[in-house]
Amino acid sequence: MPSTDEGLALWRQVQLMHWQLSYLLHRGLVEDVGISYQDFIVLSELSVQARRVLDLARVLGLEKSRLSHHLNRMAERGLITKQPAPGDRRGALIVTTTAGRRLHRRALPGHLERVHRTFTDHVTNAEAKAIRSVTSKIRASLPP
Amino acid sequence: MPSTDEGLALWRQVQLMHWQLSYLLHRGLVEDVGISYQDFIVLSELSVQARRVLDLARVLGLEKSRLSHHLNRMAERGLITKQPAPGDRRGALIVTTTAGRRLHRRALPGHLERVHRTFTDHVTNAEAKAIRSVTSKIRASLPP
DNA sequence: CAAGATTGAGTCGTCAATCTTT
DNA sequence: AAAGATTGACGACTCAATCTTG
Repeated sequence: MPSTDEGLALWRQVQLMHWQLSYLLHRGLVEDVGISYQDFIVLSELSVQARRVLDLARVLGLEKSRLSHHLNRMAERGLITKQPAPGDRRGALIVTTTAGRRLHRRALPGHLERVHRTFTDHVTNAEAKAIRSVTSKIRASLPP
Repeated sequence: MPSTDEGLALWRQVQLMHWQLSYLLHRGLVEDVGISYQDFIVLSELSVQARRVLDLARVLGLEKSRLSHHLNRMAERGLITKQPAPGDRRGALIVTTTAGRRLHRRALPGHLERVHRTFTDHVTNAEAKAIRSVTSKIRASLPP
């Protein structure tokens, strides 16, 4: 991209869009089933498979201490539990509870609909390709 | 865009990118001149012109109470001051102090360089066009 | 010592309630 | 009553320090 000003403006556009959509998606989940966006992404990841804390932090892009605090709150609310990790007595394996799975299942359709309505619907195939290209170049340029 | 899964995955890519870049930009500012990203965007906006609180909240995309708390903290640190708004005895006009302007000026070059290096450098002109198209369609679809 | 994870204290954000001026 | 803005209580995040097992 050419000018610095254009680049900064583009970044601000992306940021503003991200903030707005994040807010809508979060509010939707709170109103539908009473869980936060962060609860939701944790439950989503765990619905695929149980995970170690740092593993979960890495795939979700959250800091470990933030996730650790968050998992404590989720555990208090009965959404997840911590089990001893097989073959490694450090740390734990995080697993969803029945209640956690139930809430996730209830939340999913509305969330998918909102992602569609607020985001995906406004993205053509060509634009999606451009966005994937950018995110993957940026990911590749960052420390793992 | 076709599939729901692809749309969700795309959104998650965007989100992850946004989180990562936000973190880097924030850390850069803290290390360079000791202000947060939020301090920086407030100072940037005010460097163009003094603003009313709600006006500032709108252009920056922040919630008014969050911004109000943040402005209090910035005022305590001497980065901004509140003046009576001309012709309207409700609320205030937010103005940068000399110290605020100085910090913003010191922070700007490094920040621009980081936006460039972490974001803009990975975006071609065609991709920038696609991103602008998407953000503007989404902005148009949202409540003002 | 490194990897996996937690903790504590201080800072910041959220939501609803409130206050004043228009 | 609406617009402009603030407050307070509570919840969540951050950073550095710590603890335990590998």
